[in-house]
Parts: sequence; C-alpha cells; structure tokens
Amino acid sequence: MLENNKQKDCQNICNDFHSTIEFLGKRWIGIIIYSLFKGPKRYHEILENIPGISDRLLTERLRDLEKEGLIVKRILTTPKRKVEYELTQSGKKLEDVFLTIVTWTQAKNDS
Amino acid sequence: MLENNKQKDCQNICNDFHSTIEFLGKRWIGIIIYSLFKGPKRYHEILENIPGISDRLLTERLRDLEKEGLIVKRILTTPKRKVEYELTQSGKKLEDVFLTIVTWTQAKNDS
DNA sequence: ATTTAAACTTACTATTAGTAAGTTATGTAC
DNA sequence: GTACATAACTTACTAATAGTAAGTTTAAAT
Repeated sequence: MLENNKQKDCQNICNDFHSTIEFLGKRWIGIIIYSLFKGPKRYHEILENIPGISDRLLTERLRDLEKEGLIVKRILTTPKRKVEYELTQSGKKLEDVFLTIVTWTQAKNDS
Repeated sequence: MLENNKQKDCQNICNDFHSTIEFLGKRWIGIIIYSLFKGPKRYHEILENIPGISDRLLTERLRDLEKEGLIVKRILTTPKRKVEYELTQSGKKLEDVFLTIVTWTQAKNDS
C-alpha cells in the first residue's frame, strides 16, 4: 500500500514533468518566453526578434501560451492602439528553469 | 562594438537554449531520460515503463539520444545477449534541470 | 526442430509545422 | 477624404514529423 503510494507519487511527478517539458519544448515556445523575460513586447517585436518564426505559428504559440496561463495579452488603445504580450507571475518564474538549461548546455558544449 | 558583442553573447545563449529545449521537448525524449535516472535499462523495460510510446518511436528517440551523446547503447553477450541503455555523464547532469522543471510545475499547479 | 522473445525495420496514415496569400482595422501623407 | 502603409491576424495549402500495424532477424528455451 505504501509502495503503491510511492509509485503513484513517482508517476505524478513523472507526468508533471512530461507535460511541462513537452509544452516548453513545442517549437518556438521556449524562445518566445525567453524573449519576454526583459519585459512586455508587441506582436511585431517578437516576430522580428525571433529569426525563422512565421506569423502564423507566432499567433498559434501565443494562443497556446495564453491558454497555459504563462502570458497575458493586453490591448492598449491610448494614445494609439497596440497589442502587447507579457509574462504572468508563473511565466516569469520560468527564468530559473531556463537558467539551469543554459548552464547545462554550456557545460556540455565546453567538455 | 561592445554592444555588438553583448548582443552576440545573448544570441548565443538564446540559441543554446533554443536548441536544447527543443531537443529535450521532442516527444518522449524527456520521459526516456527520466526513466534512465535510476540506472541503465533494457529496451523492453523502457518500452513497458512509458505508457503510450510505440516501439518505432522508442527506437528513433534512442538513436536521437545516442547521437546527442546523452545515452550509450551497450550490447552484452554474457551470460546471454541483451541490449542496455545508460545515461552518459552529460545525460546524468540533466537531473538538476529536470528537478527545477518539476518544482516549477508543482508551484504552478498549487497556486 | 519449433516456438518464443527482444530488438528492431518497413510501409503506411494522421497530426503538426511551415509557406503564401488574403483580411480587417487603424494610422499617416497628400 | 482618398490612397497607401502597418499591425495583427486568418485561411488555404504543402512539407515534415508522429503514430500504427505488420514484418524481419537473431538467439535462446522446450
């Protein structure tokens, strides 16, 4: 019974991990989040900052990120209309995760 | 010029991050690595440990992981033939990365 | 000698990514 | 106030990747 619970805990951790890594690893998701760490950006700014991404996929990924609660879309009307995307609290907390990934990658490339 | 270098550094970090996260996020890659943290496993053990993965994709992902230098394939012949997969040093170091991801996921789900 | 199992391969279908062109709403130049 | 430009999408289509199903090879077990 205890063993069983342990296994369940492990499975939960495993599933948590699985869904998160596959979401973050979806093409462009990581780099879009990355580009928003410095602060909110407009649709076009993101598009120009990320070489290779298409506008269709950018829109799709922004919707994915909104749905996951990692970014918010903000439509400003004054002084003129513009659309901005900003990381939520939970999105901002990904910076720690991203740092460990960069560190690991560099260690790997150095050796 | 300094600015330019800074930008280049940033681009390198960004590219490092981008390629790593997209590789780790490829379907099944994360969970395969995860299942090898406890020690080397046979092809069939991995297959049975990961619900939903097909044998074709498992083979493909194992080749991907070998190519990236994260696992090694070992063919043992004594006492009887068996194939084992084990994480390399660099593969094992991913445990830190995976921990931050699990932590982040749990914090997100709690709030 | 025949069957069984592990570890793949090959051929095919379904899903997802990427490209190209079109749309709408607002903003700017004349 | 008409023409042109730009931001932020949408729609339709093609290319690439994932997933399914069935077949192959090698070695061992009965």
